[in-house]
Amino acid sequence: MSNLNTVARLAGVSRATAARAFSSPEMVQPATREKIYAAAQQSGFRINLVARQLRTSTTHLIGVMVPTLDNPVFNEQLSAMEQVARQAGYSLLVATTGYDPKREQQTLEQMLSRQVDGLVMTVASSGEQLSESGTGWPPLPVVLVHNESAAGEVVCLSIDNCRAMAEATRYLQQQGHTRIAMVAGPLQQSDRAARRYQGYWQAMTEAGLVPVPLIEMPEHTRSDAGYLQELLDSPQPLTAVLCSNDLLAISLIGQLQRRGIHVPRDLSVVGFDGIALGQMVTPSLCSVVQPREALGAGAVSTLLQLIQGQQAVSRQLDFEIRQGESVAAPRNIAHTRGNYE
Amino acid sequence: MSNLNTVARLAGVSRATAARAFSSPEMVQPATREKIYAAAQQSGFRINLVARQLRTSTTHLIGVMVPTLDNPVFNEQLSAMEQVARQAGYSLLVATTGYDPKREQQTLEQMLSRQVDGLVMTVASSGEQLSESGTGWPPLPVVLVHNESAAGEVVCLSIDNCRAMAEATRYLQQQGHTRIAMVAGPLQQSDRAARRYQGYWQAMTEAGLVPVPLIEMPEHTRSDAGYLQELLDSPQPLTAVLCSNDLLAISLIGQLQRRGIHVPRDLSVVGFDGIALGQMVTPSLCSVVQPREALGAGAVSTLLQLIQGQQAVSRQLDFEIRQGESVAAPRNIAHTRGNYE
DNA sequence: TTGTACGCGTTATCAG
DNA sequence: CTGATAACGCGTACAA
Repeated sequence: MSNLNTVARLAGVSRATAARAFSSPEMVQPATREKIYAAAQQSGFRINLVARQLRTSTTHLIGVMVPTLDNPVFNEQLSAMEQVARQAGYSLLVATTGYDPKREQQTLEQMLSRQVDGLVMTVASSGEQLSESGTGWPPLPVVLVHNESAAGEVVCLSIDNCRAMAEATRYLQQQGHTRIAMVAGPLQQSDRAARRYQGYWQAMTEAGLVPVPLIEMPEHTRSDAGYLQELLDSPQPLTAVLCSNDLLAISLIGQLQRRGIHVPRDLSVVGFDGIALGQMVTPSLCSVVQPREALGAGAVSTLLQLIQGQQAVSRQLDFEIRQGESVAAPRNIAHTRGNYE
Repeated sequence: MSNLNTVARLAGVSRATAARAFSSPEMVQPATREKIYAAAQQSGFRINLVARQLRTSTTHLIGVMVPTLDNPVFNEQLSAMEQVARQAGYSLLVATTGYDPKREQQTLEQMLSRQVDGLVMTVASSGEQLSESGTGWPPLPVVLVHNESAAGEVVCLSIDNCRAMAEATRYLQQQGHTRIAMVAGPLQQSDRAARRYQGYWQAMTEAGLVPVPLIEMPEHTRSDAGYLQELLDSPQPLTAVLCSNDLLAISLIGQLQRRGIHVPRDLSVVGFDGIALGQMVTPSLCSVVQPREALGAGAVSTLLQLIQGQQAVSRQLDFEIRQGESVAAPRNIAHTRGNYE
């Protein structure tokens, strides 16, 4: 492999000069600089960033930790992060943790060993103490996305999940719904889902309605309408369902339709996240839209600020209830039930 | 920062012994080893992989280059790659290129500078010569995914796009369709779309039918039904459309439904890729299913083989036509048109 | 089994 | 503006 030594010899200069031609081109005379570039080209030289990293103790590497890549919400976020990072000259080291705290810890360890300049992560529960013990001083810049509160002084970027779901619940109430349930993936795995349930619970209670216990699906990305059947068959059937993410909502709608339960006529469905696909499907998905790009882009910009030694504080971004064809006013149950009997 | 020196001093051994305790634990006595680990823990030591990389000239880093992260097909593939890589002790460096050859070249350059151990990439057109000039010997292991042929001896992993689309076309023909069109994103950007059109063209011609010129959408991930209107309004309207990816298909279906064109009654739609969401939506998407996980996982395993110095050859994986509710037999046009007039 | 000494390729410092 | 030289932190012959 051709290195600076080779290039220097070939160009008839010292290693130091050759090095400068690449790291600080303005510090070397145009003439010699060109000679060096020519020598580099000829010998197929390419600067070795690993060596530079060792010397400068900076990698221009950002570690990204997400629970999964199977949910578009993380992909859309990742996509935004990659763009901002790339434009700032940083690369992304991407790892998934499967909502598993053990893997989160291992991945963290690994990325620290790789000397990343900063870390953007979404953890299952921000409660758990991710020990970055031995990170020295200053502490490694970290930004949590989606997680609302962190143990220490970690910067968080998220929406107010509790308020968001409460607002979605009230939206359904305004449409006339009173028997509303909420479904989620495995609950203990994601503190977001827990907060969203809390919001649902509050909005129901405050409206004098009865909150239903959370319906927990075995998977995060695909729902099983069977878990709902009982509540739909009851004499006072559900008229609306809130889902803790759009994938659950979309798959739920599909299954319901195939069971002969029409959305939104028989049941209104609301999603959460606002993934792009939600607007393409029919019925279009009513959803609590998170600013996914802003979350991703903002996380990286904030991290870059921290890396540059500036201060940064946790922020809550705005969400929006996006209306969609998956929600309608409830039918007069007494009347319509007659059709079935 | 605590380094091996610190640890060695704290444990009362030489730097070399401390180093061995981490890189080759079996070469150091259990007793001293434990002393070293204790000292490491106490001083918050964490091995510096950058230094190790410089020394061993191996990074355990795999560079991943995809056109975009906005299409689930690449995400599903990435997800599979990440799992295999992680289990083999490798990390993923992820970058998008936006179907832009310039960015592809830059990204390649960058990853080579970062000394990745191998590269998995999907390029816009495998025709273009990605010059990894100066890569030395042995050449850096590279696996192309989705691209079917490579300029040199590069290993490719893909399906037979031409045959796949031909088969999808014949499937529609078997359902009784004769007026079939194909839509795609910006064509010159993706050699896959071109091959798929070729397959469509062949299948139409061989069946004695008239292939329609490709309908090119301005975006890869969202279609505009307006481009189809003319063909739908003609006296001999289309009865079926093939899309070069599932996102185009799903968004097309949504737009058509909202224009009062029912899928599949008025128009059958077929997608390509077989993304997970296709089965969730209604109508469920009939699609040419690529083995996305197998492509991703296979690409990384193959790359790992190459990294270990073994041989590997290009492979074509099997695809499958997945039936779905988005396809039905065409109506008797003469009869139904009366309804509109 | 443990210690000594050198090199990986680059950048920073300090003279000239 | 350029050259010589010392780090950066770790792995690994080689010798003890």
